[in-house]
Formats: sequence, structure tokens, C-alpha cells
Amino acid sequence: MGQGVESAAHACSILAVAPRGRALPGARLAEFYALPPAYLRKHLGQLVSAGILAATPGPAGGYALARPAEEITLREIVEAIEGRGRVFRCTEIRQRGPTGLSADCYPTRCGVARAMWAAEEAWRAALEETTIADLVAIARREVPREQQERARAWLSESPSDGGA
Amino acid sequence: MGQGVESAAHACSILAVAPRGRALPGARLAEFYALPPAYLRKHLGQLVSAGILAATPGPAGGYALARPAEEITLREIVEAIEGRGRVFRCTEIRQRGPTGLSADCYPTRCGVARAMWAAEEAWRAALEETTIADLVAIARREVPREQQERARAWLSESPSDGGA
DNA sequence: GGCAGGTTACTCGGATAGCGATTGTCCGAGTTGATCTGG
DNA sequence: CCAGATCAACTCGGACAATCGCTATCCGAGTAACCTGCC
Repeated sequence: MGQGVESAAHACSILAVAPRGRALPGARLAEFYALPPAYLRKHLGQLVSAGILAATPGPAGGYALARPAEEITLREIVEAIEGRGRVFRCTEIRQRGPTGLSADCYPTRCGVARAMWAAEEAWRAALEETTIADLVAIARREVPREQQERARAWLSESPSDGGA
Repeated sequence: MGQGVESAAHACSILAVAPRGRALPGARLAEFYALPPAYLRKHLGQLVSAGILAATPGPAGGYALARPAEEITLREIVEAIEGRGRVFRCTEIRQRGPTGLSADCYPTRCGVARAMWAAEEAWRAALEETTIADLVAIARREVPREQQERARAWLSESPSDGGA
């Protein structure tokens, strides 16, 4: 699995606690996590296409949550980044080889594929149980107070005050 | 996910229904599915390393199940091919950036990682519910009788009788 | 003081290279079965 | 006819290239704020 999921999940968490009404530029978000700015923005763009984030161009623009944090699940984020397609790809190898028949002869899907896809669905169902709001709540409980205050201050200060 | 899992699962299924006591060479198994022989053998070797298959060299050698089909789960096969490591890799990006603290300040694991890993565990648990015996039972029920008979005949005939 | 227009700077989105992992291939080491010879 | 040694062929395992997707980057199109000048 690509690391884009991790970046996207953390970015959504930060946007959930960022001051409401003010968009956060991708470059600033990347600075917060010390990530490659252009690459993070690629993933943020995927989240926008999925309807999870809203992007506003121009000065004072940036990214913001398109919906309440309670309604955004990890499943949506993963599917926005990794794609909605199945992870296991069935190539119907049972139809190949000297004993294989034509595709019409197989009314049901391959048992291997069904089992793999059922497991994937269990995975997606588990991901659906966690929302961005849950992640924020966990962070509020477990992240050291010092970082929480530093993050709050950093999010409030203007974009160019950080240096020295 | 790589296609090796699909090949490995189907190969195990065939070995489960193959005549007991006779090993099946990798090249012949590849012929059955019209797969690249050398590449399939690479995956079969991983299954051997995992203790799922037993390989015997020399004439009349080949691969065979190392344990009863009821005791081999899809989880074992997937982990043998794709590795036992976590699919989601947490890089602790919360520790990075201007607000990050030293690693000692974080007693618990990142919430994102915990949620992702919990979902993975649900996935693995679902995979563990399906055994090779289950896959064989499904195939016996759903695969066309014609192919089942052809496959049985093909498995019984000697390695060089197939051509013309 | 209020407003319109132009300028400017900032934002995002898509097209463009680099690298690692999966895919695919090959050859050598080892082992077993068959064969041939001698008794 | 039987035992033993030799031979040969078949097997697997690991080392070696090619291709695809993730990683990382840059530049252009578009937009909203800002500043200036005028009424």
C-alpha cells in the first residue's frame, strides 16, 4: 500500500482541527508534516475529486473539509487514494489450460476470488467504522499536550511568521 | 496485490484433489493453468518455505501439500506470498514537522496506524476462515462437471501423453 | 469616503522524470529412478 | 535370476533482466485579494 493513505488521513485530521472558515494551503500542510509539497498536493487533489475536501484557488485559498468530520470515514480516504477497484484481481485462470472451457460455462464467480473479495469487504467495513472525528478524538486524548498547543499556535499564526 | 496469490491458491486447490502419494511437478502444474512455469515455481517455492507445500527433487518428484487441506488457510497462503509484514506502513509523520517532539514523548501508537492495522487484522481473520478444503468443496459444487472430469483425467495421465 | 479597474501574487491541477517492486527468465546443484554389468 | 554400481534424466532452488506502478517534481491556467486612481 502506498504511503499516500497515511498522508491523506493525517491531513484530513489536521484540517478537522484547523480554524473553521479558513482554508489551509497544500504547501503549508506539507510544511506541517515535513512532506514533499507537490506530492502531498497530488493526494489532496484525489481527495477533492472524491468529494472529501474542497479546494479554493487564489490568495487565502487552500484545502478544507467538504463535510463534517463525523461523516468522513477512513474507507472513503483509502478508496480515494488507492482506487475503488478490488485489490485482488481475478484473471480467471481456471478457464485457461488444457481443461478449461469457454467463459459461458461458468455461471458463478471463482471461489478463490469470492473468498478474497469477502475478506476485502471485511477490511473495508472495518475502515468504515473509523471516522476523522474518531481520529481527532484519539489524538486529543493521546498526543502530548505540548504538541497539541504547538500545533494550535502554528495553525493560528500567519503563513510567513514561522521563520526565525 | 500481486497475482502470485491467485496462482498459489489455485495450485494448492489442484494439489488437494491430485492423486494422493504422487507429487506434481511445477512445470506440469504450470501447464494445467497455462502459466509461466518458472514464475509459478518461484511462488511454489515460497509456499514450501512457509511449510505449506513439500517439494521432492528428482524423477517422480514435484510438489504436494505438506498438511491436510483442512488445515491450510488462505491467510497462510497470502502471507507466504505477500509477506507477513503489515500492508500499511506507519512512518510516524506526526513526529515530523515544526510541532513534532522526540519519539519518547509518544507512549501509544498513532491512531491512524491502529485503525488501519485493525482493519488489516479483520481482513486476515476473514482469510483465515477459508481453507483449501473449502475451496475444493466450492469447486466440486460449482465448476462444470465436464471440466472436473477432464481435470481428473489430465491429472491421472502420464506427463507426456497430452500432446496430439 | 466609496468605487471601479488593473495589477499582482497566490492557489490548485495536470503533464513530466526517477526508482523500487512485481513479473518473467535462465542456468546450476542435487536427487532419484532406470539401466547395464557381473556374479 | 539377482545385486551392485554407473549413468542419465528429471526435479527444485537461487541468481539475473524487463516492465509497471508508486514516488517525486515542475510548470501553466485560473482566481481572488490588493492597490491605485478617480469620482
